[in-house]
Amino acid sequence: MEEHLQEIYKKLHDRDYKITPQRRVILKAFLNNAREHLSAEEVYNIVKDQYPDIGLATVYRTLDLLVDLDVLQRINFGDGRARYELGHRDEHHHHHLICVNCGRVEEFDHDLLEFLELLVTEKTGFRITDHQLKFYGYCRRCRETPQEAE
Amino acid sequence: MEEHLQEIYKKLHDRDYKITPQRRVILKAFLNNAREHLSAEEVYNIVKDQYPDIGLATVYRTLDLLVDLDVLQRINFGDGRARYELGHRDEHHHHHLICVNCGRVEEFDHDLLEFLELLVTEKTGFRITDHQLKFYGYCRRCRETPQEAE
DNA sequence: CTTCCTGCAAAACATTTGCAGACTT
DNA sequence: AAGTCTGCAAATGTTTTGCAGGAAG
Repeated sequence: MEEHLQEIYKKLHDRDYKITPQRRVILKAFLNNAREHLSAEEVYNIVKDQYPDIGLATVYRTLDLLVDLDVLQRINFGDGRARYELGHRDEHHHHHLICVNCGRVEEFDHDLLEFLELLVTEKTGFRITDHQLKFYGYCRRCRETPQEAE
Repeated sequence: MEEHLQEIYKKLHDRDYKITPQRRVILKAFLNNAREHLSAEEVYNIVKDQYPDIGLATVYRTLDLLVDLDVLQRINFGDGRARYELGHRDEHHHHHLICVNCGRVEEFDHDLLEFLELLVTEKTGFRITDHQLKFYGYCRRCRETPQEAE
């Protein structure tokens, strides 16, 4: 994790972006909440503890930058705001299981979509660089206690 | 298509929703643009020709209703607005190919994701009701004329 | 007739932007 | 010192909502 951080700093440095305390705390928020899917506002709230003067606009600008640098991935779960997660550096893809009842998002690792990419390219001429797969349904918890919703 | 429309009217009627001229023209906009991915504003513009007094709020409310009734599906291609398409009544799934250069969205039909759904359910206890798969990359047109972007 | 629907205008949100000052390098 | 980065506030763009009148069943 510490090495991941250094790696990202290097990426910033290589492209002549400055390493500011604001960018540092935002990055740390993601490293400390690795398997969360944070929204801009959530990042803002986490980060305000360590850096109370930070502005929400800075958070948005930093998130955009990190998406540009492929450090973060932007995802939309249909709840009206963008969410962000640390990018898959390796080619290991994971997919999202979105509970339509409680809204919780789980993850599921699986690499076996490459064959489909090949098929798509062959049939359409579309050169694929990434994919995003979401499953909608009912998570185990909601199946067991159907009354709960959040 | 005419039968599809009747089917939808029946669905509205069965749930005690009224069949208003506004709802009719909105539905027709989708039937006449079957393989488009219309945004609320696009629907509004199409529909204003036939029903000039319609309000944008009505379009939004109708789209919400139709999504609720599973007539439409809401999709987000990351362009800052929700888009809608006629739902897959049958189980025939199609996926979206989103060009990261020009923004065009193509479709690709493929049913072979069921095995993955079974795997997910088995491993996580998540009961899947739907899935959404998006591929990002470069469409054939952009590969052939790389300068173009819209 | 009763209840649901609609149009309008205003409100609510998430996100972006202009700008002057502050900070990284 | 030079140029980038930031916080603030205002602007933007999409979607939602309150309300009083209007229409569908």
